[in-house]
Amino acid sequence: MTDQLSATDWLKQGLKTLTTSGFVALKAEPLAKAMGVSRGSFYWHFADVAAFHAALLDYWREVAAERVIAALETEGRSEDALRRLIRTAFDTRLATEAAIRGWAMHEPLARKAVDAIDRRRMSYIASLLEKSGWPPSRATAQAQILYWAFVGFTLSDRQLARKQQQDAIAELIRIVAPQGRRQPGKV
Amino acid sequence: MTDQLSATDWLKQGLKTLTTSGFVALKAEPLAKAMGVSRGSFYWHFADVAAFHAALLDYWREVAAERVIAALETEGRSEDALRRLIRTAFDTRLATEAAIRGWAMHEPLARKAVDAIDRRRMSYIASLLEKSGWPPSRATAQAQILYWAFVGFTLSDRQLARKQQQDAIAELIRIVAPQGRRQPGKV
DNA sequence: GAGTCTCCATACATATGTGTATGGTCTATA
DNA sequence: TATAGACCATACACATATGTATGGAGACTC
Repeated sequence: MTDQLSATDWLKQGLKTLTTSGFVALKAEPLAKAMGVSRGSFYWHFADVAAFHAALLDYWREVAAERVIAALETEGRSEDALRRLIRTAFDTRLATEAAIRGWAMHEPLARKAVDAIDRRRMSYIASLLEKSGWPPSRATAQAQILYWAFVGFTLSDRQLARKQQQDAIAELIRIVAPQGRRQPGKV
Repeated sequence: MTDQLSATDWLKQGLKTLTTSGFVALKAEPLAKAMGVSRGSFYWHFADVAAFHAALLDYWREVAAERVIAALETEGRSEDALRRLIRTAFDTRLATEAAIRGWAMHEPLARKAVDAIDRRRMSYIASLLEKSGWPPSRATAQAQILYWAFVGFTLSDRQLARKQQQDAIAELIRIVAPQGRRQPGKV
């Protein structure tokens, strides 16, 4: 029988619960109920709730956050990496990310994890922009705007009209990655 | 003696607590402790916690959310209203707004209030953009981008370098409200 | 096959929250 | 100045969470 639970099982359930019910549900008692076991299991795998939270944030960085950039860096031709990045980032809602950002407002540990991810992505976007011809100063500024917009998009789960949303993304691309220009900085 | 408390006093404390400690602290017991009274007062002014939450959201919409647009519409010349809007919106952190957005992830009532405000502001921004010469379709798209960026800015309380932030805002203005062009849409 | 180790259930003490019932203390007012 | 009403304290029953202590069921080892 493999009805034994591992720490990873708890973490998986943690991400699921976080995504659907938010960080307020990340407690031993409700989680155990969701897993169909008692809290005895929880407190065997984790010292306390704080330790579980820390482990969950590590787990998230590993399985969710790092993948996006990695996927983009390997596959496809690198010239339109920026355009592809925008399209994929603004494609789905990324509910888990949104939940973690809400969490980050209340728990310093989560705040720290989000900040780390943000820094990584920001500098990556800036490097893409520089590679496409923008001067460093404007590349940083545009990366900031892009990332702000991404965060705003992720957190406003308002069901926008499909077309309106597509238009906004197209406009975004037109701004930072116009086609047919090799050196967008040299206007 | 005016040490009697009114419902408004509780709401003021509610906004303060929300801003500093987040929506998780919006409970009768901690609030009463912060006010230096017992929960007896709370339950006299409000039927229950849910009623307090609803009242608080109404109060917020009244005192905080509606002011921004109103202030812009009255004072100043209307030509650079857009530029002024961007500068003021991206000036301070708007911690209360951020807290409410976090709240909106967990309570449908808060979600509803935020959505209403978002709609109002979005359409106002779009109208400003149209007035400055952008064609309607692109005005909507840019309004969306601007607002996404605003939300992202508000929620990432990361201490950005002052200059970097100014650069980003300048870039934002350059994108949607370039100087010396009367018809930015007609490129 | 006795012992050990892993994993979980159960029970307990404690903390913090809710909502209600009841009574007390001011203040205005007739 | 008696009285009604606004405002608050206190006490109770209840719910949900935490962490610990203890013990039990299975598998694995020697």
